[in-house]
Amino acid sequence: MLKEITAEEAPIRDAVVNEDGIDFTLIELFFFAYRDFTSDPDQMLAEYGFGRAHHRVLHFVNRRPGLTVAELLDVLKITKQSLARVLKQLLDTGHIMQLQGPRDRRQRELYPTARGRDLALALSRPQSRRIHDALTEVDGEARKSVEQFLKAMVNPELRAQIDADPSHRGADDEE
Amino acid sequence: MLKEITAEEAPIRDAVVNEDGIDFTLIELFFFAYRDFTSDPDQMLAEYGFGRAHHRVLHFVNRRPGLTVAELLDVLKITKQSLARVLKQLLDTGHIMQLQGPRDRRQRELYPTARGRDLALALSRPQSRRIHDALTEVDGEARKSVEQFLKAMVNPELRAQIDADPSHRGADDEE
DNA sequence: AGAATGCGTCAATAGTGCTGACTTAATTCT
DNA sequence: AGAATTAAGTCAGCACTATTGACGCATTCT
Repeated sequence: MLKEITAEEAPIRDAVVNEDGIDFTLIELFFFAYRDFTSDPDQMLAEYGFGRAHHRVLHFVNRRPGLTVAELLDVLKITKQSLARVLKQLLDTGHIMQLQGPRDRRQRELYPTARGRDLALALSRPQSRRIHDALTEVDGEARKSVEQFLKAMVNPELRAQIDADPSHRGADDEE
Repeated sequence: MLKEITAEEAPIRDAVVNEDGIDFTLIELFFFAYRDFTSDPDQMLAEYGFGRAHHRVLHFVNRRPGLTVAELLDVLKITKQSLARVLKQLLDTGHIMQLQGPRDRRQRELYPTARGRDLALALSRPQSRRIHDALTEVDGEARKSVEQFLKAMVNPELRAQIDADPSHRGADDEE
């Protein structure tokens, strides 16, 4: 007979599998993939005394030069206080600079400096290489599928924000 | 006229684009996708006073019941001290239990309880649904491509570990 | 017996995120 | 013009995850 212990304290000895109706394989792979994806820039950032948050700010300031603090907060979905420390450090180290908004002088438009641009590119280079290498291991129209998939993983109300992005197409025929 | 300021303090007004040889589009999508991917379980976890680390521990204990503390540390790539608090809470709340290792009594084999199994499934459900929905939005053999891609994104030395987990496990000992 | 291993724990620190509240300056609304 | 609102900066305090280094205990290996 099977054990009759009904208490919740009994150990379960069988592994959960995808048959439970949940795609554990992809869930797990997504975790591993993202962890390793961020590991390269994380190591570089440590040399500057920076963290992953600095990378994200640097990334979006380079992607959308001139965005305001409020816009940046909206993209990152963090609070002003979380951004404050990180942004201040990037300003102090000359990676980012602020210009007063032309129409609304309360606003601060954020721009990368040459140093900030260089760092952003350096941080993204290993990530891009990892992606590129991974795609070449996959057959067929992998890049298109992966891009569609990742976009579909994002909350619908945020996709407009992504599409509004200045850069589109390319990277396929570029190298 | 364009500015002639050569110093690194000058603002760069043009956005980085994929033509710089870097696949910013996928880098960015990966960030957004992973953030939203983790947001559903994060909200649930907050109700228990848990964080994302609890989810990861719970996940792997459910995926590989009976794994030892050392094995768990190896999979998660964190330190013993980082695991300690999280694991203790999961033990205290009856989501996980420990059994003394049968061959080596120093070891602690980790097993989910029914409660722990339930929580793991509940946390993964929205993630799995998100993945499933995203895949149906993509045409063709998307799942295969995505799985291959994600696996290829993982550091090579860790891929063996991943492949070892599906269901061909646990048939070597035990009653 | 002595060395090494598996685990738990203590102390201190860093990075990222949160809430709430308050100030300043500039813009908008009435 | 005066009031209300908005953009940004800042202060204080807290939570979670992660780090390094060190020590103790039990068990296993040599």
